[in-house]
Amino acid sequence: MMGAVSATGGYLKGRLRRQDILGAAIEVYAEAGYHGSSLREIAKRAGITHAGLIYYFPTKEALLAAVLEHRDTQDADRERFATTPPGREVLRRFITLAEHNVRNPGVVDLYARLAAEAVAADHPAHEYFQRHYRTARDIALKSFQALADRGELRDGVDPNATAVAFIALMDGLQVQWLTAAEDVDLVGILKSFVDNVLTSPLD
Amino acid sequence: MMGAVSATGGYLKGRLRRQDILGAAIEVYAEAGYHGSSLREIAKRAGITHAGLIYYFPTKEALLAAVLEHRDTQDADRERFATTPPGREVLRRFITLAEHNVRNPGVVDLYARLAAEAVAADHPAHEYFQRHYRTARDIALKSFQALADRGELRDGVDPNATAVAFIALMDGLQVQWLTAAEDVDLVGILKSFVDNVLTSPLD
DNA sequence: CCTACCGATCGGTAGG
DNA sequence: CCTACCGATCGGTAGG
Repeated sequence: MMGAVSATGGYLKGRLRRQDILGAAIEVYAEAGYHGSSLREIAKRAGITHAGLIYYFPTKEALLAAVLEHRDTQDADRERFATTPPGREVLRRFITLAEHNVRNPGVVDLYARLAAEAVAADHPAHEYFQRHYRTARDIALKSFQALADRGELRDGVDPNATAVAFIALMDGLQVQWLTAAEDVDLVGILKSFVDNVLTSPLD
Repeated sequence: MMGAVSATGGYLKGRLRRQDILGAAIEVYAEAGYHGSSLREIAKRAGITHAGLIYYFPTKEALLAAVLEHRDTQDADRERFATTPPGREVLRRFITLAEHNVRNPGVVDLYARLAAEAVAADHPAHEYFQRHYRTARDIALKSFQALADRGELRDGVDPNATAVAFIALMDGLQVQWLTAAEDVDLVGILKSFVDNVLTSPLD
C-alpha cells in the first residue's frame, strides 16, 4: 500500500516539482537575467531549498538548458510555423505571436533579457540564440521569397533584407515596449511594416 | 614646491584616473552587464584596488551614472543630431552612427546589455533608457514628419510608426549582429529600410 | 589611494 | 528532498 502509493506519487510529484521549478526559473530569469538570478531565489518560489533544486537540476546551467528546451518543445506555435506553407499565412502567425506576447510580458522579458546576455560567446545560451535567430530568419525569408516570386512584394523590396529586418524589428520593439509600454504600439507597428512591403495589405 | 606640484599633479592624476576607471567600466559593462560586473574587476583593469575605485565613485550605482553621463556629454553626435534640421540629413546621420557602431562593437555591446537589463523598473538605468528611447524616437519622428510634409514619403507610410520602427530596428539589428555578425549586414538593412519608405533613395 | 575587514550571498557538495 | 557546510566573491566601511 504505502509502497505503491509513494512510488507512483513520487513519480508524479517529481514531474510536478520539475514543472514548478521551471516555472519559477522562467519568472526569475525574466526579472533578473540568467547571471543575475540565484538558485536560492528560484528554489524559494518553487517551495523548496536550493539544495533541493539541485537534486532535480544538477547545475545552474542544466536548469537554463531545461528552461530553453521546455519552451521549444512546449511552444506549439513553433511547429505550426514549420508546417504552414510560406506566404501571407506565416506572416499572420508572426503577428498572432506578437499579440500573444503582448498579453504575456513575462515571456517577452525572458527572451529579451537572455538574448542580450547571450550575445557573449561564452554564455551558456549563446548557441541556442544563434540557432534561434537563424531559424526565425529562415522562416521569414521563405515567406518573403515566396511572396516575391508571386509578385506580391513591392518593387525594389529585397526578401532577404526584409526577413532580417522583420525579426530585428520584433526584438527591438519588445525591448522598447518593455521599457515604456504606453509609448509603443508593438502589434500595430509590426503590421504596418508588413503592409508596407506588400503590394496589398496582409488581411 | 612639493605642494604646488602635488596639488596640480594630483588634480590631473585624479582626472586621468577617473578616465581610466570609466573606460574600464564601459569595457566590463559591455562584457557582463551592470549587475554581472564587479567593482573589483573594473578596478583591476584600471590598475587600482576596488577600495581605490570607491574613493573616486562612492557606490556601484554612482559609477554607472557617471558612465551614462560621460557617454551623453562626450557623444558629439548627439549634439549634431539636435542641430541638424529634420529631414534626410538626420537619417543619414543615423546611418553614419550605425557605421561607427559596427566599427566599435564595445559600444554596441554596452548599450544592448544595459538596455535589456534596464527594462526592469527598479534598475538604476531604467529612467535613463526611457529618456534615451523617447529622445531617439522624437528625433526620428521629426525627420519622417518633415519628409511627409514635403511629399517625400511613399503613400500610406505613417511617420509615427516609421519612427518607432526605425529605432526598434536599429536596436534589434544590433543584438542579432552581436550574436552572429557574419549573418547580418546591419548598415545595409538599415539603408534599405529607409529607402523603402522614401519616394527616392537616401543618397 | 591601500590594507584589512565586515556581513551577505553565491553555486555546489556531503551525508543522510 | 533537507541540514549543514565549503570556498569564493560581492559591495561597502574603517582607518590611515
